[in-house]
Amino acid sequence: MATMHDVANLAGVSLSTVSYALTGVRPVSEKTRARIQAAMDQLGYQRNAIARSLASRRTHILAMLFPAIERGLSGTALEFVTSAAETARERGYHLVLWPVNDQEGHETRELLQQGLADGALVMEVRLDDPRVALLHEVGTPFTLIGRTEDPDTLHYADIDFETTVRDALDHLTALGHRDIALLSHSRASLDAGYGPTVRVGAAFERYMTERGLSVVVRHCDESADAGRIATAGLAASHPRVTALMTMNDAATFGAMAELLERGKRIPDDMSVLSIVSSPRVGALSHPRLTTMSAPGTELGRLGVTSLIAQIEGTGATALHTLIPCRLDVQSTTGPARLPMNHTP
Amino acid sequence: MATMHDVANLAGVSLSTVSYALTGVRPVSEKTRARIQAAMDQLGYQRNAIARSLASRRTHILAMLFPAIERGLSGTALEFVTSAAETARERGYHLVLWPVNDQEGHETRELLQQGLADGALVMEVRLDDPRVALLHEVGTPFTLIGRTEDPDTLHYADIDFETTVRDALDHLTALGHRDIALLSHSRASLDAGYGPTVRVGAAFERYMTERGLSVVVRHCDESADAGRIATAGLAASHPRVTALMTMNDAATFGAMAELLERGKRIPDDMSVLSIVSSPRVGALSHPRLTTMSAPGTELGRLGVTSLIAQIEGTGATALHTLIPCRLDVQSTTGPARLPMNHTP
DNA sequence: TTGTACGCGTTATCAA
DNA sequence: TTGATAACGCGTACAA
Repeated sequence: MATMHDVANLAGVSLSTVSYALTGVRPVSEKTRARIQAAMDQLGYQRNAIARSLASRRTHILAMLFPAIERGLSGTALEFVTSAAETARERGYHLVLWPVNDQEGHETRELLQQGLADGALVMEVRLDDPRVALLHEVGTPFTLIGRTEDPDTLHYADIDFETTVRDALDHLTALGHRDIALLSHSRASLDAGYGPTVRVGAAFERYMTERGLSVVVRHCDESADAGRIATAGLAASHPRVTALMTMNDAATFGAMAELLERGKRIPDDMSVLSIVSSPRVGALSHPRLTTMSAPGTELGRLGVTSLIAQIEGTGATALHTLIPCRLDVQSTTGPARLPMNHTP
Repeated sequence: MATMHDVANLAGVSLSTVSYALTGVRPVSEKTRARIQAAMDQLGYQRNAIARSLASRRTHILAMLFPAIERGLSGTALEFVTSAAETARERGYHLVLWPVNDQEGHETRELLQQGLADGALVMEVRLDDPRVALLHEVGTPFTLIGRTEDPDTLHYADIDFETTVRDALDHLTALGHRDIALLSHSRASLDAGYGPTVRVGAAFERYMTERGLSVVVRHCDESADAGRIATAGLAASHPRVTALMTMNDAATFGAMAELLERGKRIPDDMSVLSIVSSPRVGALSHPRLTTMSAPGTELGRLGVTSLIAQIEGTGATALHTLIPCRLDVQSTTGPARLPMNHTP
């Protein structure tokens, strides 16, 4: 590949003039600029990204920290990654994937300290996420996709779980449901302080309690079988439940299968509302699932934009954005009828 | 951050000795090595990735080229990306996402010529993919995930569609099916020479013809609605069909919904076999879908491994690997019964 | 076994 | 408006 040196020679100017013509940091006369441009075209010149990074101390690389394996990245995560990568591209940045899962953060710290990335996008955030302290210590700008327990001093974009749960339950109660159960993520994720599990659980409890309704929660793993088992247990212990709020696609489908096999009609005997999901997933079920769709694309775009703003020192205001899931009413929610297990 | 210079000073040795201690390219006495190690520990030293790249002319960055938007990356793609990123990490490489979709390849070429990536992983490969020529021209090592029409001189890992289709149809014919229809990707993807669409179509036609069975193919977009419409059309035009081979998750679920609404029982009236899918997706349906799962994880691992081998000049043999999808028999395939629309 | 010095391709400072 | 030239931090011939 041609270097700036080659361009300078061919154009008959100094190396620094070529650089300035490119960066625009200092004025260059129209004539020499034209000569330089001609030389660059002739040589098919492209600036070397690595050399630029070394000299400018800015790599234009953003790292995405995602502890992948845990629950097997969901479809929403894919939307998010795609959106983040595209936004980065548009702004002249690159997104690298760091599927690191170290508890002590040794590997993460090493990666950060290599200086490859200008900033980090932190995924799968827990309430007491140790990566926050790590990133502060290393001095890497970062934006959380999710948030810790007390994130006021941090930059974050997250799902507004409180509003999402309220909207979900408003939808169900407006249909007359009063016995509503939450089918949540695994208990392990709750114990780990995984944001969505904790916040949805808390919001659910608050909402139901405020209205004098009983709080029924079942935790289950990300699998159809786990969903079936949890639903079977629910049918036994809480036969009056008429609506299920779920937040776990695989389990949701398992739950519906179990209901159907028990002769329950959806939504006549049981309404099912899947939050933190997507219409695309909802369209897979029959009858079509009423969902509340996670704003993956928006979060990706916002997170990257905020991170770049931090890195470049522009956009002074911190990112503190919460976006609720959007309700897409389809065919699995309907008026409350008879309680579960009730046979007239 | 501390530099090698700092380490050398603290350890009382020359800069190059530190470098050699780190790379191991030339022997360093045990004593000095220990002093250097102590200095590094004390300073929390990490080598600067960018400076290393500039000096060694190797970035340890792999670029993943994915024209994302087209059909909206599938669940399999996510598996693939995760696996590729993890494999790269294990080998000390980084995976950057380049969601570039330019027909003329201008942006792709510019990116490549910046010298950021040591090599490229090419996704969504078409039979006459122009990126192959581009990559050759630029001189960037690459591995295809997929393959062109005549890929013998290239490195690739792809799904073995021929075997997959044969296994799928063997499964169906063994159950007695003779009237089998293929529900494929969109016609646009076929016209664009998208590998999976073309190869599955060709294999299907060959297999069926060889056995004297009629070839029925329907193309439809990646949506449940498209699947329903295609299935409705099929019911009208080919009522004798008793088995559906699909390769498009959303459409598959749409097709099943349409069948159920028409009062068809699955698999009693119609078997459904979804190829290039996954058991995870299959578990979402009720009854559970018989699938043939795409080897996303394996392809990701193989692709990255091959690419690194090319870059590092090791592993002389070219990667020419085809992996068939694995059959997971569940509840949507069963013995052939009466033809569709037949009412005794 | 160790040290010196040059090169990697830019950016940015200092002069002119 | 332009030109030298010193960083940037490390890898590696060449010398000792």
